[in-house]
Amino acid sequence: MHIVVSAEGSGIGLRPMSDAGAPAGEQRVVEASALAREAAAEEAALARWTWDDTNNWYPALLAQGVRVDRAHDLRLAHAVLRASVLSARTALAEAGPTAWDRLAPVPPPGGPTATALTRPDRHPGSEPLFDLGEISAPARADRPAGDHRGNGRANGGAREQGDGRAPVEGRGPSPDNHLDPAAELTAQLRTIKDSTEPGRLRLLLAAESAGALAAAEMHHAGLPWRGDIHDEILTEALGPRPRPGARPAKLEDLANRIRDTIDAPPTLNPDSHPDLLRAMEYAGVGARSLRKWELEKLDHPVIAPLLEYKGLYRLYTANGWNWLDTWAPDGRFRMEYVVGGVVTGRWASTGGGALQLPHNVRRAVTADPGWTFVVADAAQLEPRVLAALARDERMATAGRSKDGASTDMYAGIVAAGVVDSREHAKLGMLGAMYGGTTGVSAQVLPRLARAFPHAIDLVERAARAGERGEKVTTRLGRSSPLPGDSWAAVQGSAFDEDAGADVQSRARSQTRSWGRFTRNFVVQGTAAEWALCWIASIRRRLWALGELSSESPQGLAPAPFDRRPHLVFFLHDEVVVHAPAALAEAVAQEVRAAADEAGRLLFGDFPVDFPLSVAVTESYADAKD
DNA sequence: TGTACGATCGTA
DNA sequence: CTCTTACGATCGTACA
Repeated sequence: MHIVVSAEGSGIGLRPMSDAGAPAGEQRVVEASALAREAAAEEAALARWTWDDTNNWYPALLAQGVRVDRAHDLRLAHAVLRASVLSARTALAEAGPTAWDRLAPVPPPGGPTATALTRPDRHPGSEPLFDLGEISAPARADRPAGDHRGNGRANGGAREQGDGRAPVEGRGPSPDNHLDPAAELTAQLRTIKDSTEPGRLRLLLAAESAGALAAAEMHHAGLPWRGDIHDEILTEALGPRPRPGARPAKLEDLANRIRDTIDAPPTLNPDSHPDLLRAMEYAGVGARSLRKWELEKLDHPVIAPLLEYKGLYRLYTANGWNWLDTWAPDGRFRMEYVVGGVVTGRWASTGGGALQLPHNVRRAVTADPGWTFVVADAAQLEPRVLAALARDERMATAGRSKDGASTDMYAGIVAAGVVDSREHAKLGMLGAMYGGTTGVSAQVLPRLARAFPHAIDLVERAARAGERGEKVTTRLGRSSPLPGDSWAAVQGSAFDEDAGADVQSRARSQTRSWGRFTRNFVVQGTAAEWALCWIASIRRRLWALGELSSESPQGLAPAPFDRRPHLVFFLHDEVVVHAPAALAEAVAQEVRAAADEAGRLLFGDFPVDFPLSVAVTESYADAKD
């Protein structure tokens, strides 16, 4: 049963619909303020909440302490169904683009007040509603998978700003959109039914929507962040917080050492790369760029202080006091995930750099008193996914633990006598999945191909399909975009009679580049599907663990998670659960069970393991990665 | 004063 | 063969 949510004047329409997409009762219109009460009702809890965009509605429910169990995010589902080859011969895919194709993700509510200053919203009237072609065709051929996300801030309506609180009312679609969610749901369910693999698509859309719920919940709960510890880390590394406009003491010292070493004037600003490079050239350092790996090859007294300067400068500018004030001012870092923000189906993030949280500040991520973290990450997720995708039993066997032996797949590949060292196994597999053609990975590839012919053949076929300009598709049915028009133009011009060598070589390079993209797409995309199923299962299992009794430590998490373990962080193949200490072991068990469940959902009985490394710890930094 | 872009580096 | 994937954030510089 679905409950389709829509804005109806000043109220909210709730329309029951069957799982076949037929009306299952009259639409009721309720006051916006009554939505949370409706959602909390027992029968509603079992329904699938269906809405244009999860971030349009769910934050208001969470703000009232109400969780929903299941959802169907029409925007996310539409994007998948439009692109998937599994639904290519359906009315929805064959029809022209609709308003649903133009929807950009709605950003989560609240956020730092600085948001409006540092991240300019588009003017509502001048929205660059991105070209529809871009959804399936990146504009820039030299950057295969970039550039076709919608603008994360172009949400068709003004973003709430100011005090950072979520509005109680849901924000419906803006008036210039003409979206009929009930009709769209009917069309989507029909499309799934008409597809070549309804089961896979149904699972993918359920997982994608569950991901949207989880992302909203993580934003709502926030990642526990000890500002005092963060400040300690910064002070220890950089010296006390400087006055605005000044360099921290340690950076100033290093800047002086750099100037002294190369006899540069005190006016030399080490932050200006052209100036610094010129001064270094004058001193005969011999550096061609300021890349770390290139500097490391040089032998000159300026290198050491320069590398240290760069490292500290990075900490100061990217995750320093300004970051702390902006993104975690009140003991929680509320990251903004963009579900489906990456073409492969991985999540992106915007604001605060949630997916780039450097290891050296993770010590600030500390559980509330009486609570703890359960940190879990999937070991060698992508090669395991590849083994299962290709149904390569020998490769799956290499990753399966026997009699408590290592669960490390790379070690298993060594043990199977395929390659000499773990490092070779790792580099070889990465090369196979990324399309590496040089160095160790290329040397080892033939051995892998002999040992695991099915797996290597799968990625090779994906690469060749991409080189032909075809789509490739993940296990559950997410299809890659097609290369853009400029791609085809370059390919075509390379066949001209008078095509120069440069044109031909550019076409060849571009072809291979797209092949590497599609090669990686099937593996990264399927791994992302496994991860979506994993978190979907985790959040359901955590809720099922129930509530602590009222004497137990309540923690500082907001309702409805104040007495319950809840997800607070997700990073591609890793999750962090914030849990009452007494429940840590139970949580760890559920997280492992969820990984097994995800494996079965994607690959059925195929004998592949997805072992986790799980740590129970007060501080995120103590979970070794 | 505001916008675009390259270089760089953080994450998986 | 600038030929290992996918991202986001920040800086300074160039330019309008």
